[in-house]
Order: sequence, then C-alpha cells, then structure tokens
Amino acid sequence: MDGKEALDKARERIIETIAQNIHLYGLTPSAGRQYGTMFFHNEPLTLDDMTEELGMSKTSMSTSVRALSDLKLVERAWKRGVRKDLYQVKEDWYQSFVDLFSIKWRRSISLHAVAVKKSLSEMKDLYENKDISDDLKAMLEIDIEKLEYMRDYFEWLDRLVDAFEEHDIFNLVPPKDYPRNK
Amino acid sequence: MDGKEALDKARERIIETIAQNIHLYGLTPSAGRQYGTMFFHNEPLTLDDMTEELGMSKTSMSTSVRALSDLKLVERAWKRGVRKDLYQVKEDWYQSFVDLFSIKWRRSISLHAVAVKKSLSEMKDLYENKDISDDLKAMLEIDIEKLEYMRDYFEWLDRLVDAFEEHDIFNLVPPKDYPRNK
DNA sequence: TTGTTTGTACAGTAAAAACTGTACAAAGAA
DNA sequence: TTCTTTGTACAGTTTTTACTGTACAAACAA
Repeated sequence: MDGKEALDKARERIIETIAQNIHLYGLTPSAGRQYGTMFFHNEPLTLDDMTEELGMSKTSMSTSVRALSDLKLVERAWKRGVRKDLYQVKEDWYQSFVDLFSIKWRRSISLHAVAVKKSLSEMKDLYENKDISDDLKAMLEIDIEKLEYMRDYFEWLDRLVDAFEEHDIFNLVPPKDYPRNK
Repeated sequence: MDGKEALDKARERIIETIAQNIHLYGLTPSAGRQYGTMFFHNEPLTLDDMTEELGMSKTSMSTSVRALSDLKLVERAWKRGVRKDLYQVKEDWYQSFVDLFSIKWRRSISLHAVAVKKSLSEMKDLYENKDISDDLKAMLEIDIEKLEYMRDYFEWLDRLVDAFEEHDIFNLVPPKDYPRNK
C-alpha cells in the first residue's frame, strides 16, 4: 500500500468516528465529516474547498459551517489577499466542550426557570384563594412542592454551567499538564 | 376561571417547556410531553393511561416510554393486583442528570478512543517506515501530534464522566441542602 | 386445555429534516 | 459606474424519522 493512501485511511477512520458521534452536539454526520476534514487540513478552507472535498452542494457547506460556528467548533480565519471566507477548527477542544455545554444548556435552563416561576406563582395564588375545594388544595400542595424542587434543580444546573464557564471544572478534573490552583 | 382549570394551565406550561427542551436528551417533544404528564401524575401510569392522556397510539407510547427508560428518566413501578406495566418518573433529577451525562458520553468516548488508538498506531508504524517521502513524514508528524491531543482529550472526558458518576461534581457544585464532604 | 389481555414487531403512512439548484443581494474589481 | 465573485435565501426534492394500525407472541385466567 502506498504511504499517502495509508495515511488517508487512518485519517478517514477518525473523520468517520467524529461523523457518527457528533449527534451529541445536535449536528448531522455531514457536518461531522466537514469538521473532520477541516481538522486534518493544516490550512483554513473556503466553502468551495469543502464542496470539492466532500462532494456536496455549496449551500449545504454554508449552512453546516454556520451550525459548526454557532457551537464554536469552527471559526473564521483571515489570510492576506484571499477574498473568500476561510474557516478552521478551533484548536482548544476543552474550551469547545465548555462552550458547547454552555450554549446547549443555558437557554434551556432559562426557559425552564421562567416557566417554573410563573406556574409556581399562579399555584401559590390559587392556594391562598378561599373558594377552592379541599381536593384541589391537596393537589396544589403536592404540585407546589414539585415545582420548588424543579426550581432548585435548575438553579443548580445554572451553577453547574457557571463552574464550566469559569473553568472550576478543570480544577476538579484537570486536563493533562493543567496547572493546579489556576 | 375554575380552580382545576387554572391548575391545569399552570401544569401545561411546565409540560410544554419540558417538551420543547427535551431534544437536549435526544428525545422528541412527544416523549417530553409524556414525561411531563407522568411527572404531574401522582400515581404510576399504564400504557393505556398514556394513550388516553395524550391521544396517541399505544405503539408510540410503548416506544417512547422505552426511550425514557433507556435514559433512566422513567422507571417501572409495581402495584398489587395490576397486571399492566406501570411507569413513573424517577424522583432524583440530579441523579438523572448524571445518568444522562454518562449514558450519552461513555459510548462516544470509547468509540473515539478505539479509533484514535488504531489510527495513531498505524501512523507511527508508517512514520518508522524507511521508504516514505519527506513530505509524507512531515504530514505524519503533524497528524500524530493531533491524534495525541485527541487521545488526551478523550481521556480527560472519561475522567469527567467519572467525576459525575462518583458524585464528586456535587462537592464542586452542591445542590441545595447537599451535605458537604460527602 | 381454550380464551383474554398486554406489549411490541413490523409494514405502511405522515411529517420533518437534510440536501440541491436557482436566483439574487452584497461586496469587491475594473 | 458596470462586471465579477461570493455567500445565502428560498423553493423543490430526497431522505430520514415519527407515528399509526395490524397482527401476533407471551403471560395470565378460567
């Protein structure tokens, strides 16, 4: 077997593994392949390069590179004299993990917090109302307790995301060669 | 407005919020609605109950309750004299989060680790080969470094999942009323 | 044994998502 | 200004996923 061929095979294995697992990031295998291709390219790529490499339409390349950028897995690059947009993978995977975690969860936490706050307030008001049946009152007691549990849980999740963003997590689980006590 | 109606509205808001966010768990809004419905039911539910509540086919209920069970969001319950299978939501959301995190990532980490190990070994063998060009050798040096970075990253991710499973994370980010120093 | 009940496999259908090609706006070149 | 080039909006198509209804095996009842 030719040496370059052997290298490509070894690379392909990695690219395909990324493609098959990137659903954890909410992305399609195609986007994963795109990421993998950029990962092994030592120069930033244009959309036309990607179309060439992956045999897919430029429109697809455009939309999925945007998805990759939104999750901060990929960033724009600049190169003198090149008019086309250039993209490259972000080098720091630990930071990418933190960014992913934050982007994915923050919004959800916030939406839940808002809904819980509103419903909890409504339930408490209703509970104070004099004209409600004992049955309903019993139900409300249970539900209020449930929503207070939810509220505490999402408040915890929010602090968890903080711990990732502020890199406290790297003290608990240090990357190889990570300096202790930041 | 009737009291029970007001309660239902407050519950619906929560259920719909769960439904709209459960894609983070890789589940469909329907499964989220199912989860939410079970959450507010104070008794375990049968598949027929869910069909009734959600107006969907029993087959759907069966498949999505299985998906919920696989992620350990829901568990089987037992009740004397009831022949049908009963399901209820798992009470401990903190543990559910840990389980989710573990289930989602472990498999992916392992697949990546295997692929990286194999490709890294192939590349190193190739690098030792006498008959390869200087160009290829230079490429290999770069790729080997990249794969070593990947290897370290997934080893870190694996330790991160350990820290969740072993509840070390609860020392770093304590839930409300969580006893310190486990 | 035979008759019921219950959960799910499987095939078909409906709905959603991914992908393509065209067409065009924005930005640079001349 | 006009002529190119480049990225993306949008409409249409293909592919995938979600959902339904039927049919049946397993478990229990009589």
